[in-house]
Amino acid sequence: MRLSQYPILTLKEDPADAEVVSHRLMLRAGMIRRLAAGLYTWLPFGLRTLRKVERIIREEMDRAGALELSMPTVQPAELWQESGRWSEFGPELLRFKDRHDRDFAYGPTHEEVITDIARRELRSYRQLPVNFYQIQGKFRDEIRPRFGVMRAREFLMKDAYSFHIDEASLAEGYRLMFDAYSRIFTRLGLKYRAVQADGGSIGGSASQEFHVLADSGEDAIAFSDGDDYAANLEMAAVAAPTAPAPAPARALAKVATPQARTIADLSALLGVAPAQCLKMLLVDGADGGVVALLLRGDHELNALKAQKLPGVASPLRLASAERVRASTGCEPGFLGPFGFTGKLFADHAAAALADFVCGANEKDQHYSGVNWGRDLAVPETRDIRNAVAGDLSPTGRGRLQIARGIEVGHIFQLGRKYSEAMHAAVLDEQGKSVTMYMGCYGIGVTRVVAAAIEQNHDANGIIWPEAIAPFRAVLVPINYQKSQRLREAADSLYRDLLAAGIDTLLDDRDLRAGVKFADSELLGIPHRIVLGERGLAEGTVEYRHRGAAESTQIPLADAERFIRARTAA
RNA sequence: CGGGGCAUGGCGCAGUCUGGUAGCGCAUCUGCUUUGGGAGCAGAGGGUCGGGGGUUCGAAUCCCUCUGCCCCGACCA
Repeated sequence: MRLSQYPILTLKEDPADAEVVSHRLMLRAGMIRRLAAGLYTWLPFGLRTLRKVERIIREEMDRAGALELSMPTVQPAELWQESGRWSEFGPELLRFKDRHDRDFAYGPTHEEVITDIARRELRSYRQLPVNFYQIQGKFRDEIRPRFGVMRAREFLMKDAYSFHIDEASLAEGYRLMFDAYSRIFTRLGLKYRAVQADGGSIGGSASQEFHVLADSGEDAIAFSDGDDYAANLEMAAVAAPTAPAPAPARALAKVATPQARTIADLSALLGVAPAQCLKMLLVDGADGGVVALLLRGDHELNALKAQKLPGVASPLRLASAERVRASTGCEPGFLGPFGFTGKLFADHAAAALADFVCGANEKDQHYSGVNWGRDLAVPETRDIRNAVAGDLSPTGRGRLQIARGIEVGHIFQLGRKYSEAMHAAVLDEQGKSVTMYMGCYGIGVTRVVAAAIEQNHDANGIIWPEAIAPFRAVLVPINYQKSQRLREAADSLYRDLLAAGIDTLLDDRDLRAGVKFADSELLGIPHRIVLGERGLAEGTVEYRHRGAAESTQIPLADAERFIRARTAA
């Protein structure tokens, strides 16, 4: 493409309402424009990248044996009533009526429609397993769309659904999708992790999320540096320490700690590390009482784990101040296990403390030099905290790292939730009717584009991974309009690159060099060749990769081959 | 839905408190000069100041109301 013929301008300044990097850069680079809250037009540059992402996904889905189809975006209410989700889904489901006053919804997902197809078309176990997918616009009326296309209301999604005769076949189909997803994100050129997810609410068993790693990600994930274990932080198990608690070395003493209500206060006042303090949290019990939870001072309670403890109310609620007073006779800030008679659980790390500091259940008083066994009964221990960097991996191999991620894909073993509700069954070898098992597999295609930018950018703009850059190469001739010789060299190289099948952008605009440099960096094109009259006199041009700090001189005669070698997939 | 904020030319903003001819930078257009890191000079076009109602001789500015958008929270394949 010749840039002189492209009408959309880049923006020098950041749009005021864009907060996150990908949103800002996509607006500035002219990839997207907002139409209304959560609704975006994909301009030509943005669409080029989107299509490249789509193509990689399509190729890998096809390779995995999935069959592409296309379902309507508008879906009749009857199907949703049948699955029960017409009432379950809530306002996120966009509903409307047609001219005959019949109810419809704009599809936020397609389990109902595909299950309807499956029950009509699939009769025999011989037709199984099968996996159908589509790449299509979805609409979810999000409470708060934000971050540009990262969390838009209308977005492009690849959704796939598999059907199986039994659980073993489902597990195999799920594994195929796991492998396909791994290939997809690898080919996209993104750093990612597949993490164990909480699939509980969907009713399925196995479930994993694919996260693109980026500091700006909304989700915290824990992963091992010793193997491929990875989980959402809330799901990450923490292994119990293997070493026993050290032997007591200090005597028990009561210390005055006026106004020291938090671990930070206490630690500063007494000069002890937070990791040497014990904090006691009271949460509401299922029976109306309270349950005490003990954590090391530097650790955080994991709500998901805690609410699974026997006797704890679900969902988890911290006990009110009145309740705390009623059950301990003390106000929050000075709580401790001394004299506490109710149900009590300690985190493994809290139970491994020795000579620690804890509240005395008395205002402005703590104990120091506290030891389990000697001063207090050894508590019942559980895993109730969030993992932190450096914790042992629950697999026993390696230590955990904490990173932030953006969820771009999710795979589920759905089981029979929909096939049962909608009576999707086939005959098995014995001629008996069997309800099919289902899996579902999604990728947020538009979100992948934003996530790629979140992961790959610098102060000057986007740094596209090779495979999804809108263009792979950009030619920046200086004085293209003035120098015939330069124009001929640039045009000729441009033609050669196109002929070699390399998407190339020719910046033939009559602009100053600085503007062109800035734009090429903002757009993030991986390979840039600058043609200047000085170099041309010596038969050289300047090459620079978008991620590199320095340029190199290469002979003009080699330029096409040089780029071809670097873009070979 | 709760809390906070914003709405003035295509974009970014000032002006609002204290009512009195609607401004600045970028972008756009014309001309001249310039030409390897977002050029300079001269000129030009472009705004019912989010909508409606009110107060006033007079409203971007004060009052009422509606709408849209952004941020935080809860929610979420």
